Amino acid sequence: MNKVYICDSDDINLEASLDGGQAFRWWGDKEKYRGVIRDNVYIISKENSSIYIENLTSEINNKSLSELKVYLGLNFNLKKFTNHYKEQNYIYKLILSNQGLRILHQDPWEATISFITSSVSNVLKIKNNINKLSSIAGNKIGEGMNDYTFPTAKKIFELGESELRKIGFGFRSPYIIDAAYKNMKNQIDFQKLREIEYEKCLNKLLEVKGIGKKVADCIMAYGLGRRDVFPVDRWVRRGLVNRLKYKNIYTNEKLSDLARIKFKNDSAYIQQYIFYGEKTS
DNA sequence: ACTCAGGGTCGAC
DNA sequence: GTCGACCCTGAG
Repeated sequence: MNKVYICDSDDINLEASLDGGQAFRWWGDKEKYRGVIRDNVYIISKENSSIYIENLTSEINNKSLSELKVYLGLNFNLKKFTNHYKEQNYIYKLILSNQGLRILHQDPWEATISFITSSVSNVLKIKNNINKLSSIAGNKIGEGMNDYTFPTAKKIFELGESELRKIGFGFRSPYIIDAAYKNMKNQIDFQKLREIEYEKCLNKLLEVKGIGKKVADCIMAYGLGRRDVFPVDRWVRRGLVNRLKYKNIYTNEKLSDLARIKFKNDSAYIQQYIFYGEKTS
């Protein structure tokens, strides 16, 4: 429908932010992506030196534009962040060479299922799983093959483990059912999880089968908007050990705790730049 | 055709 | 704390 200017092209790197392993519903190629945020289909594109966003399902107004900026993480002061690390060679180079990489603020429920799905998988497979699930159990909201809302917990629960296995979730299927059951029974209050201290939030998420510390950290970073978390996977581990000289004997959980204490509220962003940098180099 | 590895977690010892 | 098992699929 209407297409509006949202920011300068220097403000956000679309490929790194939308299709770099934190969100799994954007399809496109470097300068143009189509995807779903909650119940709207969007096209986000770079044209000349501007970023535009088009809503294919309803009109964009001031309120929804403001929400889109929140989703894209545009409220985070990237310039200040960048400047703060200018003395730290490895991190500063990562920030400069991936300029505009931002952490998205996704729907926490979708992030929960996405990162349970991410275990020993890869970005393409996660995307295929999540989008197929949406096309089977979500609501159709557009003409594109991936224009579906992300399914509710109830819909996923009703689908059942065997159907999830047919979609290709494999051994993660019972985990997803457990998450769906707990969410359906209102055992997970995402709004409350945004505000409580890290350890309590972590322990609550760990109650769900298939959520360990790494997945919980991702849910907190990408779904709950928490920046005081440092997810450590095999890629981030490489950066921490090989470049920042953390000890190789430490487990990923230990590395996460150490980095979290060091980087405090910059943790999620530092982690994101290390992850993306290590994965694409 | 065949092997490898990908944003880990679980349960048993 | 350590270790094998766990599903699937694109890439080489």
